[in-house]
Amino acid sequence: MINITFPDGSVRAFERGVTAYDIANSISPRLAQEILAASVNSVIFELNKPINEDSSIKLHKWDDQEAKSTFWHSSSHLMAEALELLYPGIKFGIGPSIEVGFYYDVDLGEKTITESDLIKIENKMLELAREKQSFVRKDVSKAEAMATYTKKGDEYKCELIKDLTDGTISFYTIGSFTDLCRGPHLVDTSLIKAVKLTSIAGAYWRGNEKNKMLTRIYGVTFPQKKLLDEYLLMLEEAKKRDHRKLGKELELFAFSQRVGQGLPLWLPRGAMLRERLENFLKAVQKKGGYLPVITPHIGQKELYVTSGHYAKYGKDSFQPIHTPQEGEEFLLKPMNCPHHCEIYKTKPRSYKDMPLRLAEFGTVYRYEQSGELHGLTRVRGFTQDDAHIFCRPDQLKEEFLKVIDIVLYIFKTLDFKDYTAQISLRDPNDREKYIGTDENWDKAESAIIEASAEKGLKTVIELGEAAFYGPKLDFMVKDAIGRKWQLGTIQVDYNLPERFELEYVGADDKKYRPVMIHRAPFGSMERFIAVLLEHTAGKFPLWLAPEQAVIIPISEKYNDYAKKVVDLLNNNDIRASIDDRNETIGKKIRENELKRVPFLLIVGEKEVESGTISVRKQGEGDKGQVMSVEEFTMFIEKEIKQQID
RNA sequence: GCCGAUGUAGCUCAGUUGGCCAGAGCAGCUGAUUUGUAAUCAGCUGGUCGGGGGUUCGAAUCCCUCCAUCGGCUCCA
Repeated sequence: MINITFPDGSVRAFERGVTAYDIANSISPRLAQEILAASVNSVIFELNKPINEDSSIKLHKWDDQEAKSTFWHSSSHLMAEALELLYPGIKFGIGPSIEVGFYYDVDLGEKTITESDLIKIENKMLELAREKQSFVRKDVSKAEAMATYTKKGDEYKCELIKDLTDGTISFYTIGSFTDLCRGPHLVDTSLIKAVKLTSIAGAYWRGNEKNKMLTRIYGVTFPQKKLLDEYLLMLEEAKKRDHRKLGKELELFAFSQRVGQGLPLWLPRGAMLRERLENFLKAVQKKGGYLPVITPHIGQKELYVTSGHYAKYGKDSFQPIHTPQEGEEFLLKPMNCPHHCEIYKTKPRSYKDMPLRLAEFGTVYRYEQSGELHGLTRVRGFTQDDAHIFCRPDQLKEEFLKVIDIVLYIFKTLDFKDYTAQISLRDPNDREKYIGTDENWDKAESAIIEASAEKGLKTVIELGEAAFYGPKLDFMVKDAIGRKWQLGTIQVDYNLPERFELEYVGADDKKYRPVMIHRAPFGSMERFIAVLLEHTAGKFPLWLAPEQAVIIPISEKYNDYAKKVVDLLNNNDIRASIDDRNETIGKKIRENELKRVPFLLIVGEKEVESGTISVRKQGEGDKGQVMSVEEFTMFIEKEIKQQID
């Protein structure tokens, strides 16, 4: 007998060689049907694999990521089987599970697959799944594995086997298809009930653009048809929220081929929105002791040679601007820091001046590869809500605390409720590649860790993710439909102060080097607005909405009254306008609803007589709320105060 | 940049295998209508079918090329 420990700490004895499936079955047959995988001593384990020693066990239902990854990994084998049957002679690269679903990279030789073939493959997969094919594992020697794939003529698998250690190699077979695979897998294919192949794309073998491009087929599968339907619905919702679509519909921004790709044009409504966000952050920063600065969009090449950016990005960036003066070269600024360093240097600094916080909404230009461009999230010209804090090493933690406060305040104000922070530290095994002293790094790293802990942030620590010039703290938010975005970054820099030879005079009259912190709570205005659009589906919080209320007179006769109402609201700093077009009331309501105007105020005979307005809230239909303008004003003010306090 | 897909009016889209002046809805303009909570009616305007080149008696449709947009190119059998 062996002892099995369950997650709740209870222990039960089972026969040696018992399987996770048996264990589940002994608890309840229903559970046995629902579990897809198990973790035995924290390793994902197949349900039908004998357990031979005392172990702790966790049974995974669909909701566990462990179950999903096992499920999807098995699905990629199923897809491969279908592909091999439909396209004999096909060669296989790798086929892992991913965050949602799976893919398989294949080499079709002369043949091609198009979107229209996917349905055929899906059907084949479902047909094979119903055959209830068992996943059969076979451990093989390296020589045997190599021989199998050499014979089959699959050079990709051979290359993979070359890197594997003899004795750890295994094959898995379902039906007619055998694949090199470490596992684990489902017990059989019948659990796969719903299949959707989502897209086809090219992908370089092993992600290296020097290698051959394989065809990558993406898919997702589910144990129930219902789950697939939900997933498809979520995709549709995501499509509706696509900031590129909303940006066009709400007339926020546009692109022009003639201006150039990746160079957004901000339309009046978008510009107003952006301005409001900027003013909001400016007010927060003013309170936080930041000083505004403004620097030009270009700088001499020499500036970026000094900063090191020229050596690193010069060739792959916008090329220098030449002038009639021979030998004179300017670069579009790819970042604001070098300019800010020069501002630091405009006069001698004392330890008493620290920290010096220089803030600028600085527009920068980066030549992103054309294939990388995407809406507003990846552009070639964008404005960072940038600031650089120059401080003494002993002030690092305090400054981090303050910046974290700003970031959290922004999240709260814009209704991002679910966020985590990532702390990126040095690679402990490769300290050589980092600039700055060990002592300073230790100080900075612990400052970040302590500050995050004090603020109660949910953090993940990533070793080796720090930049060569300093550790950093990044914020990841989850939007309203569960997608993750990276927003807000705080980064320590030991490099630029060194390169620009920044100094301050200490109390002992000696010269010291300040530490620099880069921070951008929004990241960039473009990216942030994109995320905000997708998060809110265009329904911006009241304080931010381009128009907060639109007054709709029932007919021309009430225009004068409407004018009085709008004046009153405007006097109280409420952004309101009148929709006095000669259209039906239904149409005006529809169009203003679609523009996501938070409040529509209907005025007609009744309202004129009683000196009131009928209030309709966006997305909620007519609530029959009637109030005076004063009441409405107070209501709005209260609402806004709640949002930005 | 590379692979694949897409590109028809301001927007959303029709236009079967090449064949009469390239269509619709919305938007815009003109007029009628003066409206009570998500599209009032009528008329009109609007397109070198992404650009260029080619094949053909004839091209939105076939071929070449360039441009732009979209998906992907990190998630290790």
